[in-house]
Amino acid sequence: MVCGYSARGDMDSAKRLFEIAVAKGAENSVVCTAMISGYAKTGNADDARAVFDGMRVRDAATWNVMIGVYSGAGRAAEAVDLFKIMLETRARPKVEPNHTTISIIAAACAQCGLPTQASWIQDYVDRHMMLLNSHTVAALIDMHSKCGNIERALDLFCSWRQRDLICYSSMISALGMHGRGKDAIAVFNELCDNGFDPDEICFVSVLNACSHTGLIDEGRRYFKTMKDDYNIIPTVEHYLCVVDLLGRAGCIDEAYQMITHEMPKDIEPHAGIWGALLSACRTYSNVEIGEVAASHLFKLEPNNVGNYVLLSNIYANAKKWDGVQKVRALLRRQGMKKPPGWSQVDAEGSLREFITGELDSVLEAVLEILNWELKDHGYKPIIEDE
DNA sequence: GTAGGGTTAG
Repeated sequence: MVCGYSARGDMDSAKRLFEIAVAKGAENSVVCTAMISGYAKTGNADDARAVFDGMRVRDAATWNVMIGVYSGAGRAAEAVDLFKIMLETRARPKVEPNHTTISIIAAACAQCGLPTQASWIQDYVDRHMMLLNSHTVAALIDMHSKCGNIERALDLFCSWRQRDLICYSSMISALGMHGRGKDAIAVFNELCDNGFDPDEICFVSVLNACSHTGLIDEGRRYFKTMKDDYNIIPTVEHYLCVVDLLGRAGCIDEAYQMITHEMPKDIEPHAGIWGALLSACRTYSNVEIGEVAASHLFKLEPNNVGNYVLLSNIYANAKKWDGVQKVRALLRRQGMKKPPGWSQVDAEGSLREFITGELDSVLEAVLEILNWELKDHGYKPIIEDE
């Protein structure tokens, strides 16, 4: 009964029964895990943790769900911390991470993008080879790629021989993200040669790879192949990729035509599509279509400052200063301000954040990393310990 | 009771 309520997200009912079970000493790890997982669905990480903390015996599934709660709530650092506690815990019988644990923790690590942590997880898996299966391999490929380490993703992909469609897709999007469209296409071809049928997500990955590498003819061809040879009906996501592909290549009119004339009427062009077009208009200084795209975006997501900034940049580039002023006035009237973009450096596992112009803090982080490397290799450090 | 891949921009 608790599982049933939990699965539906009815935590009030689940809790009522759960408390009776606890009072009678009848709760077990399955019921507790169901409770944790139910709180996760309602986005209540702290209530989930309270159940977790109250348990006397936790098995792997319990740990997995709890780690997954943090990961799913965007609290990736806490997910990784809890994974470490899972490894260190002295509970008997000892709980060992299983395939599910690795999949969850790899996804959490992909989310926070820390190469040091990614490397540490990979090292753990390398020492426990039985933790490899197609789920964990796909998740680990994704993790390395999102942490900036495409080579390690490739190593894993190449050494894993029992690839399924998702492993291939994961590798294709990894290569795409790293601007290696030709390699992504090679993996796509290998997938087909090995008798797999690419699905709609796989096509999104390969279209995206083409778009980010400027492989416009290949992208067009894959879009056609998808429809004609694989009978996949394009969704709004595929149109987004194609509009982006055309836009990045400078074919703004064609991209606009795609939205207004080629997309089926039952597919609503959402903010993503107009956003891709607007961005292309900024790159290629297209005021006319930029204004059209922006007008749609202002209706669809009036609070997204980025769209106003893009339009303003288009005007500025064309020296249309009255346009710039109009957009700025619009922002001011609504009290909107563009938050500065920021980035992070992984300084041996700890994050350094910086915004544009804060060159000093970037350099400081880089120097510190250099210093560690020097010390690691037995050289004299450039910064002396305090 | 728990797990993997995709989707605009600066």
